[in-house]
Amino acid sequence: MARNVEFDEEKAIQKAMEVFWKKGYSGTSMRDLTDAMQINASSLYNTIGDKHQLFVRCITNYVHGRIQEALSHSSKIKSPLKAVIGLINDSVNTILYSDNHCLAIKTTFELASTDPDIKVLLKEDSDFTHGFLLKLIQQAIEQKEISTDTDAETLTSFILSAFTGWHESYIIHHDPVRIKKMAKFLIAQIS
Amino acid sequence: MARNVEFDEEKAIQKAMEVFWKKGYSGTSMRDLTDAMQINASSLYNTIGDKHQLFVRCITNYVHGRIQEALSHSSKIKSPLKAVIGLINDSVNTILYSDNHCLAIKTTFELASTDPDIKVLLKEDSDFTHGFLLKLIQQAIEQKEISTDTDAETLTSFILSAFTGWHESYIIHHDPVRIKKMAKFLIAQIS
DNA sequence: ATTAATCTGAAATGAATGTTTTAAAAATAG
DNA sequence: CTATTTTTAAAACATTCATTTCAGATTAAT
Repeated sequence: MARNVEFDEEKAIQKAMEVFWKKGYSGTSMRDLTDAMQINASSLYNTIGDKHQLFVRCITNYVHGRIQEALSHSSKIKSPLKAVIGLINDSVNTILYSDNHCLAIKTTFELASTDPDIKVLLKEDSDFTHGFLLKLIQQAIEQKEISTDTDAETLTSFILSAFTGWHESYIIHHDPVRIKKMAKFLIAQIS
Repeated sequence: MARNVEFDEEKAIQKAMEVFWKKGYSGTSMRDLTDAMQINASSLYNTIGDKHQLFVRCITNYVHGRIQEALSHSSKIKSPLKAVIGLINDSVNTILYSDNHCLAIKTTFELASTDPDIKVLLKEDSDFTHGFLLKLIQQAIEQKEISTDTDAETLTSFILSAFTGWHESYIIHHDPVRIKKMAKFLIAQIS
């Protein structure tokens, strides 16, 4: 009966995500967003909702994107240990060569303690990644590529939380060698 | 010639720090600050300066406080390895039992990439802690309490960056056991 | 082509933002 | 006490904030 939405919602969300990524949630204004998304405020409020709803959409997109990416990688796995090492190296590359640092981590420290909606999404992301890596490690242990006194769960948590620390380190020190050495050490620990 | 400042500047900075700690830099308004500090905006601007200058003062206080605390702990060191383990356990306790999560980490992810002044302070903090732990680890290696193929520098960076990851993990999962297991694993790696 | 729906753009909204001005209060030095 | 200087509190400041309103443009169905 009436006209359709003019703008591409997914593209607009993507643009909004980039802004939030750079400036954080509180640091981003609605003008920043509408400028980047190239839509009017009224259109934004009519379709997506307010600032918080938009942010939820952005984080949801981000999380789902990461899950998709992980699953697509997982098809070409030969050795579980190699897959784990590949995952560690991927993390190093992301830290060293991508423009902005992991949105999930950034958002965890900005909002997860005070924003329940966001926390649920971030936990979802964390749980998925955890489960994904856990399977690989369990397989690696079964195939005796990894020999450890420690349970697979703890090893998984340990590896994933190391990534976060590397992010912080690189933000402060900009020292690629430091990150690479830590990765090498971590890989040596589990191999 | 004239009257003196009425309020206790150090106490006011402390109060401001608590607010920034809870709400982040962008999430904190000047009214939040003057309310907590119990001083008028004009007094604040006359003595300390604007919001950013106040934040710099808060972070400076925080960093210096941590340095003082570390130095005071260091007097009662018997075995270097035990000191390292003590430091790891201290970090676990901070994560599990303190109200808000490390201000330095929070601020790193919010501002360090875009705010040069803050970055300098956070690097100062990071470098000090790094140097402090490094000495202990070097001593532990000399005294053959730690045997490792890895250089002391990398081991130091690795331990410190693990702490950051544990913070994130606890914010998302609230699982003390998980943190304790990771700490146990880390200690086992170096002992 | 007409109707009805809804999207769009621009302007308006009021509240909140960081900061400054004002005038009065207070305290020190002479 | 008086003069001088600084602090203070309250109000005012312009700007920006997130959000809403409204009229007109646009489109789909009848």
